[in-house]
Amino acid sequence: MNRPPQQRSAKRAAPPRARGRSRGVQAAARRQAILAAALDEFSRRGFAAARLDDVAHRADVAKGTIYLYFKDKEALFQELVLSELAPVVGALEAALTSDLPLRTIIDRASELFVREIYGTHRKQILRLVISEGPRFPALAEFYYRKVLARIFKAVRARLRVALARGEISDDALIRFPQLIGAGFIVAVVWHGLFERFEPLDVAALVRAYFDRLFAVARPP
Amino acid sequence: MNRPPQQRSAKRAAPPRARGRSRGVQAAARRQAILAAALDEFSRRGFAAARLDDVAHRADVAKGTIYLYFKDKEALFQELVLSELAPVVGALEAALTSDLPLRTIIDRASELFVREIYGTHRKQILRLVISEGPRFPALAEFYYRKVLARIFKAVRARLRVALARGEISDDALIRFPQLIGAGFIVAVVWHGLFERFEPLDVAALVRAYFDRLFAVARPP
Amino acid sequence: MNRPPQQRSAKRAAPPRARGRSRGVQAAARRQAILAAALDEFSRRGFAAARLDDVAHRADVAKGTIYLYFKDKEALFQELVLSELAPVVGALEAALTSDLPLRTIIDRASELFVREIYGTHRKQILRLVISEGPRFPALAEFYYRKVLARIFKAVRARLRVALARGEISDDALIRFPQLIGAGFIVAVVWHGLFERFEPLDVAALVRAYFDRLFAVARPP
Amino acid sequence: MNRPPQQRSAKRAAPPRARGRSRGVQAAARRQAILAAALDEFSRRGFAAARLDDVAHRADVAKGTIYLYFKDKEALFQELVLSELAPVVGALEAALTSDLPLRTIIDRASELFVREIYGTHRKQILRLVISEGPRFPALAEFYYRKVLARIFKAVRARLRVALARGEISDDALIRFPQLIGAGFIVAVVWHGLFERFEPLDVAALVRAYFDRLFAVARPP
DNA sequence: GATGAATGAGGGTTCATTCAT
DNA sequence: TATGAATGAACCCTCATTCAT
Repeated sequence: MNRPPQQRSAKRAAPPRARGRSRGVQAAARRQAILAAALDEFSRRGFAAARLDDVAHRADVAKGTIYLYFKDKEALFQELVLSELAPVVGALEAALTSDLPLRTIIDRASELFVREIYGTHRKQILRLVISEGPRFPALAEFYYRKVLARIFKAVRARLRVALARGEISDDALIRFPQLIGAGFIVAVVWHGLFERFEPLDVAALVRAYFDRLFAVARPP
Repeated sequence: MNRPPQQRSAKRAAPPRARGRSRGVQAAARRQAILAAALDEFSRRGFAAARLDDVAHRADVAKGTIYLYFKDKEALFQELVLSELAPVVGALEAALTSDLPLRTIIDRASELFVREIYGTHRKQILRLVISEGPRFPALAEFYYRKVLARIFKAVRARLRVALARGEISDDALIRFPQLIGAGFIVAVVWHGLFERFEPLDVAALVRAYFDRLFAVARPP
Repeated sequence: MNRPPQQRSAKRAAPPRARGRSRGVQAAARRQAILAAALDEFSRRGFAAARLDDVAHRADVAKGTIYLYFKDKEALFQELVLSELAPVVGALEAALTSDLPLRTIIDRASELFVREIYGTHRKQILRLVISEGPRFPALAEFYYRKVLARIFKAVRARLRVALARGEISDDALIRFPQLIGAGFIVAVVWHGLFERFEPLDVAALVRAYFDRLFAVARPP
Repeated sequence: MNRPPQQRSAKRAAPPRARGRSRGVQAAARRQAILAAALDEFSRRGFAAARLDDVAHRADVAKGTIYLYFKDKEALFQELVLSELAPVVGALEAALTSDLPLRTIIDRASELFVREIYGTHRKQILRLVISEGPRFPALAEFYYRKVLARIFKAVRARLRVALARGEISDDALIRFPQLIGAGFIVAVVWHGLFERFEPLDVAALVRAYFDRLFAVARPP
């Protein structure tokens, strides 16, 4: 029945920094811990319903500490998404623009997606972008300009070559490169909503999807 | 303990009801107004951040009135989604199960989607399901059991016939009927996030998508 | 999940007044029904927490109807208490002022209390006065002036005679006539709080109490 | 989504803490301030009508602070009553179980009541138990098991001895130990309701009451 | 008179943010 | 730098009261 303001936990009473870890390393670790905790909480509850109290607990820092690393809840969210997105963008772009055979490119991109995104916590990031993006114009804009626009440009260039070479039979994907990501999107959405009812073999889905998408049609 | 009689607001001082509207009709209209307002606000802010105060304002009713029609915010949300989904389910199921040529079926389903969902406020409903579904298990379950499971069943049956007849060249879509909706999902997600930067011709995208998806492959 | 404003119940759809009951009789019956329902609800929840909605339901009238008979919640409460108190006051006063032997008077008053108050819903009224009285000065004042002051005056007069006659051995009750009611008060308070744990034989308690109170002391 | 930083109120601009008050002491003081303020407000308005806003104001803390110390309004109420009751229980039990002459015991208990309860804010606690107890079963149960049951047991044991010794002349109080508290209850109830109209010398009332209660009767 | 849908002020509770330590 | 108690605006929900029918 009683709830006195909680005593500083035993753990926190320990000396605040492990020996051998420089200040900067420690700070970076804390930042990471907060970001990781934020990802968990934002994924679990959504941006608006997530509580910074829970983030702090999960990151094992005090609530105020979050504000030493991030301006506010919104900044925390945006930096979270951006920091997770950045590393994949380069890889994806590289994969998609190479001059390997189209089929190889696609296979590599698929594998990259399954391994680096769907198989990791980055899947949650993608979900967050899809779910919360509309309320974070800065995020959507970044994502569009820095990720999609560049990828689309590279993809279209490569596809035009492919069309000329007969690797693909029409310009559908040139006009709508969005479709290339459709398999990924569907996988992430399915996972968030229906995994409970019917698990999904994402690698197989993605493979089947690209098989269909890049099949060379014969006249009916 | 006493509360002075509240002044009737200027707005409410207007004639409160058009002649010829029975009480039941009036109630139904109000319910609809609240649902419409709720859709707007939930779409704009997301479930957690939406304020019932704003819903009430937008519906031109008092805050308390919402509670005459819905138990609480969550019930309002769930009924909103369900009431919008229900009418389309039947139509979609009927379209997908017919014995018309596969291509016709697909064209009709596409048209149905573009006209009845993407072209209307139901697009927002789909977005809400995608975004908020994970926090509303009852909703996800309803959607899975009453919509997807039934549609998938019908679709798989039809596709098996199509495969036998050579209308399709492999079993990708039988194994992953999720892919049939991928074009729709991508369209909705794109609209929510990037429409501002690059508008999307959804009808064309869906057409192109199905062209690719149901293309009969020839050996490479 | 759906909660449309409830349809007028079948019962209420019946002709609003039974044949043979004049308008005035009907009105009085309604008033009584409301008062009875109010007593139940106020007793159950206390004045502040009781809901007029529940009162209306219990009285089988519409919420607005209450306001045809009572100005507001507070007036309902006060009239409730007053209307229940009034009939007993006269009887109690009569019983206490008679010129019968003191012991007979006391026995009759006890019996009156047990039969007319403790054995009926008036017990709840007494509880309400005790519990809510401090927030209803008008009520406390009425109760003091119209009930207690008069009873005390009568009692004191009778006790002075009793003291002179040797029916009682000291002036304790003349100075503190409050004590005469102590047994009643204790019974009501006990009932409200602890009846669950340990039921109380109130008639026996009151008898034992007065035996002690009016025992003629012998010098120690 | 942004919230402007709230201005620190003028009041809070004062030096927030006296030197030499450790954090724990400060917290305890705050808790006490809230409990004291709650007692005032609950007494004044009753549990249901009391506003935590007023409690906070009176305790000179922000509304949210209350929730750092108490789970909710109900917990605040229950802890208030319990924290005030606990200290007196022991003393009362000790007083009533001693082997001093019965008259001495009674005198001491009376004095204890007048000094420690009626003369202090605990009088309000007793009122709250009487008024609100029925709506707080946990409270009534605590009060019965931890206070009354124990006291009654001690009292009955002592009274049986007294009866054997001829200190009392019958078993009325053994059967109804409730009556021992009757004087206290009447005093508290009177105070709450009628003090305004007719002040009560409680010490004298209690003395007179016990004189009568423990008078050794002679046959009439 | 009687109804009950509608109203909207009010209050309990939450939680992002601050700041003294 | 890190803490976490404190703050108070905000928001969901309730319910006394009104009034068109």
